[in-house]
Order: sequence, then structure tokens, then C-alpha cells
Amino acid sequence: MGEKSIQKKKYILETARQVFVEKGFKKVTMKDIVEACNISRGGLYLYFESTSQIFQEVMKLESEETDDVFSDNITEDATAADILMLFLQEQKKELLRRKNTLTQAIYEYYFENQPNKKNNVLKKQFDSAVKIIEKLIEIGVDNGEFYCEDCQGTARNIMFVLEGLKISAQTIGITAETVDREIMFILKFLGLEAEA
Amino acid sequence: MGEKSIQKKKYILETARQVFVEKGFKKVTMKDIVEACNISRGGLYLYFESTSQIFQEVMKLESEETDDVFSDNITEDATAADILMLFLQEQKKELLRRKNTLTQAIYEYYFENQPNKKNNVLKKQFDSAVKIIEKLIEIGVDNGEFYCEDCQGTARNIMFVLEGLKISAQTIGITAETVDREIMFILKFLGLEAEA
Amino acid sequence: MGEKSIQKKKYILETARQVFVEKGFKKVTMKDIVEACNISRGGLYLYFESTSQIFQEVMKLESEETDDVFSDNITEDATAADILMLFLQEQKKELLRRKNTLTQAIYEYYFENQPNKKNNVLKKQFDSAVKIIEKLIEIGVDNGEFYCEDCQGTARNIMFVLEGLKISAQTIGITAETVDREIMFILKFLGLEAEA
Amino acid sequence: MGEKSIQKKKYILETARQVFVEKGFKKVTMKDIVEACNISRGGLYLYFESTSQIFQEVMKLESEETDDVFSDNITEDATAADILMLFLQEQKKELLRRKNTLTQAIYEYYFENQPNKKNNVLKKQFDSAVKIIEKLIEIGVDNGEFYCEDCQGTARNIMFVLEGLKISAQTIGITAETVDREIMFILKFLGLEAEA
DNA sequence: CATGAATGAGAGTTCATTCAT
DNA sequence: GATGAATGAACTCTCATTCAT
Repeated sequence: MGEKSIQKKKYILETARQVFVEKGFKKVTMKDIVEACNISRGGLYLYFESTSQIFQEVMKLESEETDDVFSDNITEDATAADILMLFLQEQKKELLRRKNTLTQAIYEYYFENQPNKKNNVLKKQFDSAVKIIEKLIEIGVDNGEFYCEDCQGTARNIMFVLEGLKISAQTIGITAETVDREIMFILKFLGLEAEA
Repeated sequence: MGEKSIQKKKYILETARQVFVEKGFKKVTMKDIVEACNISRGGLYLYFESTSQIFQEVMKLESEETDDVFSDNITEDATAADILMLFLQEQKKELLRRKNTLTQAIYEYYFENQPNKKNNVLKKQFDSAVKIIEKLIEIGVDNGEFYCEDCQGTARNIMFVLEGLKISAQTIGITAETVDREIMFILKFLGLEAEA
Repeated sequence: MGEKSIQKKKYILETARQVFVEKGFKKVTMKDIVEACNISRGGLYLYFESTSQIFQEVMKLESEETDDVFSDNITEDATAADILMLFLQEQKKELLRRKNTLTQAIYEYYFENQPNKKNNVLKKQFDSAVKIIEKLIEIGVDNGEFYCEDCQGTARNIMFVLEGLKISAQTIGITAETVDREIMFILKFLGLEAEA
Repeated sequence: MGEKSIQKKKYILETARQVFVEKGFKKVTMKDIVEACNISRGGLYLYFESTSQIFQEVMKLESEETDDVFSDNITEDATAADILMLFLQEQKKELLRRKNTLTQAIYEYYFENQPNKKNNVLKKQFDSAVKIIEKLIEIGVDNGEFYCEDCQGTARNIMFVLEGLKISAQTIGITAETVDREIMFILKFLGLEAEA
């Protein structure tokens, strides 16, 4: 596959991403993507053979690009509390962003694909996030910033709360206040008197 | 509509429920339901005019039938802790039941319908659950069973954790241990040394 | 068939008439009529077996009821010119009445049924109208009211003009002025200086 | 759309025309046309989206092709009477042609579309025909061929008679004699002793 | 590589007609 | 007589997928 092909493939994935953002996963058809990309019907099949495959590659691209909220924004002398706060604010932004989110599509995709299967990417992301938060809390505890008896349990709890907020955002709707309240609840639990 | 019609309508709803359990909401077609019910194409349209309408009535039936976990099972001398425990165990059972659950279908339905709209039933259920748990905790605190500074915040937090577990069960998969750990985390937070 | 049955049949025909007025002939379904009559689906079949049959009976009823514009309204001492004028004014009213007319339905019905067949009722009506007008003109000529060389030809011509106006009313639309102009044209041809 | 597409579109329109000729407008389905054209169900939708659209284009094609009876057949030294006669004979041919006529379909189409609306093509054709005939009569009068007091009125009258004959041909049936008689009536009115 | 015409399966929906009650 | 539930055929329309160019 030449350079040009790679470019085109990337173009298709980026355009398709937008389609998934707008329609979720299940309702997207090859035709939708063809039309969004302004390419020929047959053309799409040269690169991909199903919406499932396209969506998988969209998610892959997404995770490659989003990667490191942390490494990008963290200064030398940031405290654990700073970093945790940064992470939570990042999540808040994501939660409240109604558009430009793949959230629904990802949920729909995982509804019918591979829950419990090995290499469930979503699970890996979840677990890795738990680990990072755990470490962070441990550091905070060591520094005397936080108070926490069960760092891993707390990290896991935080992640489930975030998941709960995420799905609620898509189904019952949540406001900035709701998120702030949950964030403050978490921080207070860690012994911080937070002002979100 | 006669008695017989009512029976048939109920039969269709129960059969359709199973279809939604198996395929979620978006992918279900009128044809799927017709075939599952073993009735004629036109027959279904005598009772319902769209999968959306059917699904709404399925949810309604569901909520009517599930209604009162509490009132049914609570004895005179149950403590607040007993009742909370009962509630959490009930949730656990629901969470782990992979089959026979409308969860995915409900999420899919709300993905494309009425988030943020008035009379979002899901939201009402969520809010009412928060209130019940809040009351329960207050009673527990008054009785000296629990320790809790922010009853409402805690109730809300519990519900978001449960939501997080619910969606996780459908996407990344969860085990009984995961649920138990979260339940214990909650109980410990309320000052109970729990044995799940 | 009892008295009650006859009443019901008449009720159905009158209600169906309205349906044909609104939708023409081809697009009317048995269901339309059932719903308009507020009777049961099976019930209609006890009396009629197709929209065609119903329409035929509607037309029959119509012609029985409309019968005699002439006999009803003509005074003893009316002149031929008076009567002709009365007839033409009657036609004008009918032509301009956009609603409550079976015209379209009748045309549609005859489009697919029996043109050229014996007992084409429409043809009989046309021919009989020509004859009446012819007689009228003859009387007028004898009385010195009209001038006319070819009474039958003129009568026929008048009827074709009226047909032309009738179909034009349904397709290109006509105004009262258009009708008046044509009536005046006819009258002038007969030697009358008409004020429509 | 390539040359081939244009050819195919034309092929569909020509085939569809035949279907409309046979069944009128209202009863024609996309399926009828698909089958007549011997193409696939979806194929037709690549070119047209409804029977209405197809019919409109059929009429357009028809009018483009029929256009100029006059310009094609009129010699240098033709008199007004010659031309009028030619026109009337042309109409006669059309009137008596029972098959291969769109007449019924056109009537049905206009029954449910745009009577009285702006750009009612049928109305424009009618009005333009009136104008042409009027001019023709004026020329004839100037040349001493015709006698006529109200050229416009006469032209309009001729057109309504022709309309009357046209609809009568479709509903009660007419013979060549009937048409001839009407043509002679018209010619005599203009002062010509005609031999149809 | 790329196009887009073409196919045909399949979903939605409506109705004429029948038939048990 | 009367009802209206039920059936199944027929129609509309959309798409995944293929294939000649």
C-alpha cells in the first residue's frame, strides 16, 4: 500500500469517525460512510469490508491520538493532588461534551462485540486507568496530601463513578453541577477540601 | 379491545421483550418480533405501530412488574443496614445476570430518545432511587447504624457506582468479585464492616 | 332484506359518496369506506363486495335523486330561453362547485370501465341531454326566440362545450368568468343578447 | 451521469410511458415500471424516486417531441383555412386513437396535482392553443376566408369543444362521425362550407 | 486503483378478504 | 346479521455487495 493509499485510508477513518459520532455504531451503514467521504461505493470496499472493521480502526486511531493527557500537561513540580485534579477536570470536559464524542458508538459496539473476550480494549483501558489512579493516590498518601486506607479500592471506585457519569450523560443527561458534586465528593473522601 | 386482545397484546409484549433482550433495541425489526410471536406480518400492526412503541410498552410492563423490591421483602424489624444490604444484593443479582436483561436495549433506546427531555423515565427512576437510599442512610445514621456526613452525596455516589457497574457489565464484563468489592467499599464508607 | 337493512345500505352509500367525492374513485379502498361509515370490516362485505359495486350504486342513487332540474323549477309560462338559461346556470353552479362533486370519481371510474359498452350510463345521460336541449331550441326557434339552422348540431355542440368546461374545471381550473363567457357565447350564437 | 445513463433514463421513460398509457396514472406502481423495464427493483430508484416524478418527465419528453405540428407541416402558401383544417384533423386523429394515448393518465395526474396552481402546464398549453387559434382566425378574417365577430371567443369555444370531445372519447366513447360533425359545425360557424 | 451502475434481499406498511364468535 | 382479529399478498424503499469499465 502506497503513501497515497495510507493517506486515503486515514481520510476515510477520520470522516467515518464523524459519522459514528453522529449516529452511534449500529445505525451506521456503508452507504453513510461512502456519502460522508464523497467516494465511490466500490472504493470504500478497497480499504474496508464492513462498518465493524472501520469502527475498530477508528477506535485504534482514536486511542493512539488521545494517549497521554498526563504526560502532555504535567509540569515538574505538580503535586499528586494537582494531577488528580487535572485528570478529573479532563474527564468532566469529556463528559459534558455532548457532540464530538464516540461514547455512544463505543458502547453500542461493545454491546454486540466481545464483552468478556480477551483483548477487550475497553477493559484494558479501564484497568490501566485504575492502576494509574492508584499509583497517584499512593504517592499522594506518601506525600501527606491524601488520606486513604484502600488505595486500589478507591481508585476502582473513582473509575466506576466516572463510568456511571459517562453512561448517565448519554441516557438521562447530566449537568456540570452534577459532575462537580461527584468530583468534590471524591476529593473530600481523600481528605481534600476541594473547590471544583 | 376485548379480554382476548389484551391477552394477545401482553403475549406480544412478553415475546418482544425476549427479542429486545437478545438483540438490544436498534437492531430489532418488526419482522423479528412477528417471527418470534409466530403471528402474521399484518397482525402485529393491529396492536403496535413501531418497535419504539413496543419497546416503550415493554419497559412500562417491566417497571410495573418489578416495582417493589422493598415492600415485598422487608420484614417488620429490618434495620436500615438490612434493607440497604438487601437492595445492594438485588442489584448484584441483576448486574450479573447476563441474559434476560433489558439493560442494553434500554441504553440503546435512550441513546436516541429523549435524553434531557422532560419525563425521561430513566432519570425519574434514578432520582427516586437516590431519594430512597438517602432516606435509608439518614435512618441508619439516626439509629447509629451508619456514619455519614453527607447523606445525599453518598446516596448519589452509590447510584453512580451502580450505574458504572451496570454499563461495565455490558461492555467490559464484570465478575461477582468485582461487584462484591464495590459493595464492601460502600459499606465500609458508611462505617460498616461488611461481609458480602 | 329487511327495512333496517335497506336503511343501512343507504347509509353506507351516502357515506361512501362523500369518500368518493374526496378521493376520486381509484384511490378509495374498502377500508376507507369502512372507516368513514364506522362499521366493521366484515360488515361492509355483507352489503357490497367491491368499491366498484359501491360506486355504481352511488351513481345510481345520485341520478335518481338529481333527476329533474327542469320539472322542479319550471313555471307554466317560462319561455324556451328562460329554461335554457336556467339549465345553463344550473350547470355553472355545478361546474364551479369544487367540493361535493363526484365528477372526478366518475371520470376515473369510466376510464377503466365500459367506455363504448352498451348501457354506458354516462353516454345515455349525455344523449338524453342533447335531445332535451335540441327540443328546447326547436321550441325557441318556433317561438321566434332563437335563431338556429342546425338545432341538433347546436345542442350537441353545447353539450361538448359543457363537457370541456367540466373536465377543465378539474384539471386546469376555471373561473366564473370563464363559464359566463362561454354561456354568453352560446346565447349570442342563438341570437340572444344575453346578460349572464 | 454518463451518456449511457442518459440512454437508460430515456429507455425507462419510454417504457414507463407505455405503462401509463395502459393503466392511467393512479394505478401505476414502481413495481409495474420495474417489471415493464425488466430492471431490478433498486435500479429504478437510481433514476427516479416516485411514479409522480417519472410521469412528469414522461410528459415533458412527450411535449418536447410533439411540439410543432404546425411548423413541421405547413407549406409556404397555406391559407389560414388550410392550417386550421390541418390542426383539426390532427386533433381528430389524436381523439380517435384509443391506444397509445396518455390522455387518461394526464387527467388522473392533474386530478390530484396542482389544479389552479401556478405553472400548471396543462393550462399553459390550453391558453397557448387558444392564442394560436385566435391569431389564425384573425388572419383568416383579414383574408376574407372566415367570417367571425369574436375571434377570441370563438377560439376559446373551439378549444372547449375539443376538450369535451377528448374527455368524451375516454368516458362515453366517440366515433369518427361524431368528431367530423363537430369539426363541420365549427367550420360552418366560421362561414366555411366544409367537407371533412 | 477507482467508479458507480446494477442487483436482489429484506424491512416497513397497508389492505382485501375471510372466518370464528 | 355484525364484529373485528387474523392472514398474506403486494407495494415502497434502502443497502450491502459485486463487477464491468
